[in-house]
Amino acid sequence: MTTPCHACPLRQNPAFEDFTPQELAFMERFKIGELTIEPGRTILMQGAQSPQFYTVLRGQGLRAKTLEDGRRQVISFVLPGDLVGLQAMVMREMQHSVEASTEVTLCVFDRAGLWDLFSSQPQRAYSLTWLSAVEENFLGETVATLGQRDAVQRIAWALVRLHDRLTQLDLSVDGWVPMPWRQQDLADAMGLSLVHTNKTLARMRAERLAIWQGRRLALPAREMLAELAAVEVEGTQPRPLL
Amino acid sequence: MTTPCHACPLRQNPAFEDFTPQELAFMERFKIGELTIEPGRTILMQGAQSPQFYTVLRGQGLRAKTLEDGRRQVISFVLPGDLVGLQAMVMREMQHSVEASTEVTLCVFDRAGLWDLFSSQPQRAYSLTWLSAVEENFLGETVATLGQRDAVQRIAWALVRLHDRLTQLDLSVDGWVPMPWRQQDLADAMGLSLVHTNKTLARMRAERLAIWQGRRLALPAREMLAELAAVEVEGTQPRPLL
DNA sequence: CGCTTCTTTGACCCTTATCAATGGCTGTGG
DNA sequence: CCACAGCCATTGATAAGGGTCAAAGAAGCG
Repeated sequence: MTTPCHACPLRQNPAFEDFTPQELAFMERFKIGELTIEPGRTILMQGAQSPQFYTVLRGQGLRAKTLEDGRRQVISFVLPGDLVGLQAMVMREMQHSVEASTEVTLCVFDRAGLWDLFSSQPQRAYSLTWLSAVEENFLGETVATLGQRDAVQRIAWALVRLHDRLTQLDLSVDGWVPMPWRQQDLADAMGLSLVHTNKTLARMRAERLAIWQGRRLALPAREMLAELAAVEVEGTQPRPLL
Repeated sequence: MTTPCHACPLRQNPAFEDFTPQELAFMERFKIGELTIEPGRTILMQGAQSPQFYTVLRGQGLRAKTLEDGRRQVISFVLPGDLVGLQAMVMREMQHSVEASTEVTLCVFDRAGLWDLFSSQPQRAYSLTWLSAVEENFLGETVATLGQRDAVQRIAWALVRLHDRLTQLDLSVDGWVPMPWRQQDLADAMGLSLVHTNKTLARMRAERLAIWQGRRLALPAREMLAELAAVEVEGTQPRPLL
């Protein structure tokens, strides 16, 4: 039993732009189904082609690239509202994998419908480009983090970013946000070894800057952490959905 | 005296998709002028808003982010055909600067025309999204490089990528491609110190893997370098323009 | 309850950063 | 035409941040 777009829990969130009734009607037609993936499973495999693309309705995951020699780089963490698989639409195939870290529910759209979207729904097409640009911008920040910041700053940056986004998504409960990833994932995202990541987290925990345990995260001193990592303040304008 | 789109030197290049006559006509109207920037000057400043955006017609530059404490991260190198300033369109403002490394000529487009593009030229809008996705993909690869590869591999990766793109753009002369950047730029791009970058380049030069001098670059052993860096083979499908 | 997966901790070492000069090229002005 | 300034490339010496190895706890799960 799928969630109809008019009842989409994401659209209720002020962090996302609202739809006009026409857009809503279009999306209801455009969405061809829902897909649920178990935690730990792969949503899209690096190198795969896909006749569909997705939007995350519920759950969390990550994008990762595997290099030839087996090393893994986590490109970004995937949260509700994120687009998944646009890559496979315009490039021949996915250049990275997407994995589910919790159970993930995806809205499914057909590749064939994309042309329809561009020709009949310019506003939706613009939103798509917007989302792509937002992601590009975020990756730019990631590049800056990996290139310029040391281990403490990298981890602080990642935690603040995740914490902020999860909070915006209303996933915060009593100051705790869900943190379903493994330390290895964070290490792979920040280009650090697991060991060093663990030791750095331990230090931050001792200083009561970030407490991550039991798959949840709390930042008792979010501001201090943000300053430590020199996280850029982010405009809180609503981002488009799909 | 500006270059009319029908005589655009980039479109002649098979690396780029061709236009239909209608698209061509639209672009001629959409392009409101040309802008030439001297080497060393800033095209767009981090934090700036811009009523226009650009496409690079000639010349080379770079995108860079400056952190609060003055450290600089080069996000990517900018070559002909690249889009510049889309960021400022959809986000409030530029999150990075764009600098000219040589004299750069830009095609200028008006922000106001963008809506027109989306509503009347779905194919162009799709191309815009495509370009954005290509850039996103490239940044993903950059993240993987900074996160997982050591100094030699990073530099090899960057040189191969630049060499390949410049060659595709027909900028190669006798195996030499233009390399107008400073070692400091490459160091800032790869998250390495200038000193270490220099020493690594010296070693590669000694091994006749990469010869970079006098603002040009030759890769006598491109394949060996590519293997060294584990550069992914890239589909050579034409990319869209604008 | 035993197995597997993930986290934690200690010891050691290597890659890369930092510091400090020198050398080279280019343009400008006396 | 030479001297000087400025920018960039080059090189050597030293130090540190983070990687690697190894092994022991915790914690989830069938």
